[in-house]
Amino acid sequence: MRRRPQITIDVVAAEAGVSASTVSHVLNGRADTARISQSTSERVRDAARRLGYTPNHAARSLRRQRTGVVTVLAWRLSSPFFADIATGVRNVAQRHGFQVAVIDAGALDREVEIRALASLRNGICDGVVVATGTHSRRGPNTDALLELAASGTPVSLVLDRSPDPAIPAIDVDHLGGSYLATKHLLELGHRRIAHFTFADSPLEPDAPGSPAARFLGYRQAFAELGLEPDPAWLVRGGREIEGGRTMAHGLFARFPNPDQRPTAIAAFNDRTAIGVIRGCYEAGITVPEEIAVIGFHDIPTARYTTPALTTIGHPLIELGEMAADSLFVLLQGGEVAERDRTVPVSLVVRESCGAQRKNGLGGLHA
Amino acid sequence: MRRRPQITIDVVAAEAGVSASTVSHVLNGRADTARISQSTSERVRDAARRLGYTPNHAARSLRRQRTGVVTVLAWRLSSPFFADIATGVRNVAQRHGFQVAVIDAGALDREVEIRALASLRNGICDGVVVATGTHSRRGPNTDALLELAASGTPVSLVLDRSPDPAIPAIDVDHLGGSYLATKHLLELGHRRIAHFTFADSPLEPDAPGSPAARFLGYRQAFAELGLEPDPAWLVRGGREIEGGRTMAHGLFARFPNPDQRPTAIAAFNDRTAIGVIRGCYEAGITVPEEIAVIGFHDIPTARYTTPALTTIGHPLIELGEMAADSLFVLLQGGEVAERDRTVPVSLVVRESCGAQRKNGLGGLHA
DNA sequence: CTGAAAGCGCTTACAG
DNA sequence: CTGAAAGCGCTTACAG
Repeated sequence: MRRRPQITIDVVAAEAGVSASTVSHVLNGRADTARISQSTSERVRDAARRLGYTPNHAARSLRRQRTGVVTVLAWRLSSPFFADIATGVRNVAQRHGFQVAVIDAGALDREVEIRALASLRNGICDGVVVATGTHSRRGPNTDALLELAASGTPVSLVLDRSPDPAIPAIDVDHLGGSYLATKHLLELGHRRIAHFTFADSPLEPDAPGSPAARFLGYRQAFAELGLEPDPAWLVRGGREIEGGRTMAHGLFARFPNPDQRPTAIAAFNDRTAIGVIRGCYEAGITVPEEIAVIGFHDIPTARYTTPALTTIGHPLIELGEMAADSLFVLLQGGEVAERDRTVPVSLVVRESCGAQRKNGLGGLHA
Repeated sequence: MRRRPQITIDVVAAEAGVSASTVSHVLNGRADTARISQSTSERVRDAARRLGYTPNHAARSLRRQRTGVVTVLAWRLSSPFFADIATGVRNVAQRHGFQVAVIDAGALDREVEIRALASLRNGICDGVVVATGTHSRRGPNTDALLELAASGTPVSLVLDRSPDPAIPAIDVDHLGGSYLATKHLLELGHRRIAHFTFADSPLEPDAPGSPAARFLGYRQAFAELGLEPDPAWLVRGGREIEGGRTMAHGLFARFPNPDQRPTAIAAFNDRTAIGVIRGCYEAGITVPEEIAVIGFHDIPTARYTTPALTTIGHPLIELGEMAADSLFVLLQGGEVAERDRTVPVSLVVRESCGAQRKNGLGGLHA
């Protein structure tokens, strides 16, 4: 385990009795275009293997002017859908012979994202898939993103909206998904449906960002039946599981009388929904019998909650693959074909809205 | 958004009317040791800012012979405790002015880990924290790990056992934790306690790896009461949530008669426990009333399951920090002080074993 | 107080 | 069929 001296290409060349150029040619598969003889190639390969030679990354990157690495900037490392997205990026990167590294964008702390974006400007990687979901409204972090792109590092967004024609983005159909979710609840007979969303996002119909789109889809589903949701059913709160739990308790506090309380909750996403289920459990309100809960995203754990989550699904891994595909188009000098693309979503019926049970054991809702 | 021409140090030097050396001195905070005048420094800094200069990472790394990056090799990106560990590594790395990148080790696919380990040998980073938990038994992946260390890249393990005196490792007290968990169940009156573990791990008392240590702790808790667990209570299966779910169903199939069925399950970890809770729900067996479930690791979501998970806890972020501390000792030329370190664990009582309720509302178990 | 020069370890166009 | 040489963009010991 003693640290060996550094094995450079010159050491290999000396060992094989050839020049460094020859070693480089052989090891980079240019043996025939450089017309290196069979036997020389063998000798070089043997020497390299014997010495455990690995070309130095920094030197190679400097010379080639590319690193062979793409980076995924993740909203939060522990975010469940991000892991699937990274897997999608990896699939594509592998096909192109690239490695992928993941770095954390600090979740709610935009400063971390800004620093990360700035640190990527030095050519440490050849391109970055940004999965922070923070660029639909322009802020200093988006400035940092544009700086990165302007400095020559191709960038592609996923689960977000493009801030610039030169930057491709892919997102899911938030409006359609929210519409589907609400419609599912309406069809199950629910009329008082709560809509949970983030406290810090604008909700005007023309506002940017997924919360506004989701709210619109929710209202559209009601409108289709000639109905309008009560503004008191709109609950705004924090992110993650804890946010969902807190919003659930907030809703129950707002509606102490069970007869007026919403009978269903459209949570902002699956994590929120998990928190909502937990909040209901704490309040002694059973899901789905007393209240239905629907999520969004269909994260891998959604099928394992009790009750299993009814949610809006879309292909997470493919989302990563599509974002990576766009990135590689740019990497190869191509142009952005379509600035914002949208992936369709579908309803995934499990147990948390009672529909499964309804079909199997008879209806529980009017 | 047009891609700008590359701004090198020479461009900055020209703009400021000085040499590249001067720019380098100023920008690296060596202005005074190199005795650069106040005004020149200003001029250089201005020019750099104006041009948006960022030192090229590859060139700098090549010259300095270090990259300023440490890598975390994660068993699986979506693994919940790994995210916390990466956070711990980040905390420490930040203090040292290092960036951290995360790469995926492919979970059960050891080939991915081997390739990743090999790809890190080219000096793409200065050190790596390995969080794959796969090195307590020696296999080809451990060979790749030793190769990496031998090639001069410092390595530190977390949630694993060290395969070599030159490699520090930090793990939690698996034996003690399992003992605590089992003892908790015994104290609650349970006598038929199932132990869930992985199918592919040796369980002999002296076998390497956490499953053997856990099994030992389980038996020790029984032994303390002069008891011995029935071998039929040992269930072996797959990983992740699905593994837990499957093992739960396996147990119920093995014990069709509820009067003989174990009244408690010590799951291998929190993910397994989540699967077990799900399996119980599917089988119509209520937790904790009809069966108690205990986990291991206290992942962030453990408090949000229904019922909330009683589990064995330990500081996940600090585990990452400690592994990173060891890495930086090596990075600075230090020696491994202690090959294998162990972090203590503690019992985290929530709802899934009924203890919470027992205290509050009277006992449910004999 | 500042600059010229060497060199980190590669790759590649070119010469022979 | 193979090698000498230039150069990628930095940093740093050294000279003045």
